[in-house]
Order: sequence, then C-alpha cells, then structure tokens
Amino acid sequence: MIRKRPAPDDAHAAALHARGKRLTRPRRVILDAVRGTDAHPSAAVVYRQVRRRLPRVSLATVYRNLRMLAAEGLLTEHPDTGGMRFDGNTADHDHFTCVACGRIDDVPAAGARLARAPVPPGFEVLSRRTEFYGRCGRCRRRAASHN
Amino acid sequence: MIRKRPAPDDAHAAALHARGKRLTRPRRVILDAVRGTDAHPSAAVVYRQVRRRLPRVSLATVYRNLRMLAAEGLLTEHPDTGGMRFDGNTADHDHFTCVACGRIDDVPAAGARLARAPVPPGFEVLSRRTEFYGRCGRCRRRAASHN
DNA sequence: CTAATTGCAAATTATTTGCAGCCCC
DNA sequence: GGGGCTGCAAATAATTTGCAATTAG
Repeated sequence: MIRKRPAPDDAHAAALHARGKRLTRPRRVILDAVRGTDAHPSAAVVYRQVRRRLPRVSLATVYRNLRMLAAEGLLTEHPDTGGMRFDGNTADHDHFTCVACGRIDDVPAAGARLARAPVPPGFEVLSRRTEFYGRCGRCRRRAASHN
Repeated sequence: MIRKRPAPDDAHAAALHARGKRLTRPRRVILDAVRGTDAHPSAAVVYRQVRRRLPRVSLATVYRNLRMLAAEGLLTEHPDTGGMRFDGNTADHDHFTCVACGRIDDVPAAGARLARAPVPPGFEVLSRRTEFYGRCGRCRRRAASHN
C-alpha cells in the first residue's frame, strides 16, 4: 500500500503532539481560520470566523490558542495599531499596509538582506520583518475618482 | 548682528504654531524626554521621566501629546508587544530588538530598498520600516558565561 | 482676552487569568 | 482515567474621552 503524504491536519497534530499538545476541534478551526486567509486577521476577526463553525467557542480560547500556536511556530503574530494581527503564512515574506484602508497584503521577501544587516558587531540576527506603508491600488483609484 | 540658527525649541514652536498649536511646558518636556533618548520609550516610561520635572502632569496629557507630536511628524510611534513605543529620531533608520532583554537599538538604514520594493503594481509606497530580531551583544555574552 | 491645553476620573478596548467541568489519547 | 482544554466571568493593561479649570500668546 502506498503511504500518503500526511494531510496538513496530521502534520499539525504531529507537531503539537511532540510537545504534549492536542489538536482539538476549536484549535483546528482557529488554525484553519488564520491559515485560510492572507488578510492578517486580529483576534476579534478570528473569533467571529471561528464562531460561524463552532458557536460555543469563547474569545479566551481564541486568544489562548493564537498565542500557543504562535509559540509553536505554526503561525506568527505582529503588533499593529489597535492590537495583534496573526499570519498563517510561515514562509519568508514582507508586508504592505495601506494607510487608507488598513488592509495588510503580503509581498515577496526582498532577498538576502538578513546576512548583510548593518547591526552592531556581536549582535546575532535571528529574524527580520519589513513593513511597507502606503496606498493600495484600490484606495489610489478611489481617491483619484473622488477628485 | 548675526542671526542665530533657531534653537530646537524655537523650531518646534514654529512647526507647531503653523498648525495653531502651542508649545506648552508639559509639551516641551514630553518632546525632550523622547528626543533625549534612543531607548524608544513607552508612554509609561515617558510619563515617569516627565514627572521628574513636572510632577503634576497627568498620564492623559502624555498620551495626548505623544499622539499629537507623532501626527505633526516631530516623532514616530511603533506598535510593539505590550504597547506603543515612541522614537524621537526622525532620520531614516532601522531597529534591532533583543528578544532576550527587550531593548530596541537603532541601526543605520540599509539604503535604497524603498524604490525597488517588490510591491504589487499600482501600489504607492510612502514609507518602510525594518525590524531585526535577535540577541544583543550583552545578552549573548551573559548567556555564554551562564553555560 | 480666548481658544488651546490640562488634570482628573470614568470609559473603552485589548488581552489575560482563575477555576470547575469536559474531552482527547 | 487523567492531564490537557474549554467556557465563563472577573481581572489587568493600555489607551481614550468628557469636562471644568488653567494658561499661552
């Protein structure tokens, strides 16, 4: 019999099991909610999304799980005006925040800048995050037509 | 008589006056507190610092002024885990956050990456912020000697 | 003078925590 | 069957706001 590549859920379950954590139903739905969008949702947005499937889930559970999943490396969190945002895209990439509409888009990482980081000697760079701020295409067009 | 270059306070006063704002005593001390350090203080830290000179200043005044001064471009604010941090260095530069001690250091901006930003066509980049995360020299040495 | 600014206290918003019962392995 | 998980409600932490009194220009 051919061995299948593990489904994402299995991989996640395994990753969590290794640390004595379980992949419960609320946890799976929370993880799917964050991984299923590139909109970098806040905890409140994840909460609303999750409740559509599991109406009994509490906000505390959403917060606890987002924090834990970030600690386990299954997603990342970014501080942002008005609270944390969560990102299910664990590949290396940068962000573009539209100052008009607040939307955060992914942009490809701009290459091997980490090694050449101009940090003081003796410092050890573990990761890097670049945020671009400006106007997205939608908002530029809307502003133009309003004039 | 030789015309003196305006003192920083005069320049700030002028910048504010142009918008119908006054340079009050609390406001000047708050601005000095942020500009006088490279430690990227939180509102609470600025508050403590300011109270050493003006013990009657309220936390609300500190928040109001930090927000206003940022809006006027006399300083910048950065969301960070646990709250906003303020930066009186208005020159272009990046940051290094030590994940061990939480300290934020300035590092020189790594040059003309803004124009070449790989953002989607039609997007307009207004500014960029790069944060490095890792261990500062102090914390690396401390960790090494503890082993 | 007089509109901008402040202090104070109360209100909001974001997030965390204590605890008793539930559920996954 | 027992330790992780969860919901709920109450506790913190960060930040904002209403308002009468104060002050800069």
